[in-house]
Amino acid sequence: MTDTRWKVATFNANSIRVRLTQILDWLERTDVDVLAVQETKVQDESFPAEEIREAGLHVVYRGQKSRAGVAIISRTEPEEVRYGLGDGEDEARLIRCVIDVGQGAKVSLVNTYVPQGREMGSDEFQYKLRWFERLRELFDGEYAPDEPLLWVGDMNVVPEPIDVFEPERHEGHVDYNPEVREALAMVCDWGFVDVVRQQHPDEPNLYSYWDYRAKNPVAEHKGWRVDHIMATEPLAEHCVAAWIDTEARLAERPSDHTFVVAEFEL
DNA sequence: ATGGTGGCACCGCCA
Repeated sequence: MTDTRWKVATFNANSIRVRLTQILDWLERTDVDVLAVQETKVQDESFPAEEIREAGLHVVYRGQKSRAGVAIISRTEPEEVRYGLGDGEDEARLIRCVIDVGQGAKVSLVNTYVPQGREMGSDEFQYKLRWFERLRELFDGEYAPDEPLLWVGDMNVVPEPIDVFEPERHEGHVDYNPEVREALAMVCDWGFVDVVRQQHPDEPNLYSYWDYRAKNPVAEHKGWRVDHIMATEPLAEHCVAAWIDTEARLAERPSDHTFVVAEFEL
């Protein structure tokens, strides 16, 4: 192994057009190599690809009007780009590729915007649970846990009580209930390590999302950890740091989510 | 406290 440092991040932008300047400034400042974006909220013909390419970055994307939409912004050209879960449905919620990380090494990347699910018991909630099953089938069929693979994005699931403020109050929320925790665990059991939690075991107040409607949520630690960087073991063992950029949530006109980052020594 | 904010599209829906 060499001493190559390589950084990946994930960010629910809540409109890439509104957040474009923040994203480009953040990438320049942090020197992150690959950024997975969710909720771009734009059709492909209106996606600001030129502005991103003018900044010297590569970008691939798949969106739709108003809602969802995913993108991958990278310093090297992504290879083998694919969209959706394979049935032509929901292509604006999954984008994946292979990234050259240098020295001839490759890392596969799967970026998902998991359906939020509306509320427990709804058809949309059943669809969310089914979505995790379909995703597990994708990993079963097209990847192997002993290969370097990252699954990142807005999973719309709080993994553990420590990952949301006042967990007893939120039990039964569409993002925090036994069924979605089990669905997330079922996919992770395939062979993923949650690298932020790996790097910060038992650390409270580690959040990636704060409700716009709360009055002072970041300072008062009223957040949720629903954006994740999952790595297969061959990558997780080379993870040297992982963190959440809480400061970015205090930016002017911020997204309600913030950037989650992992650094690897490859 | 059953509100509150924000983005996009349109006069409401979704998060």
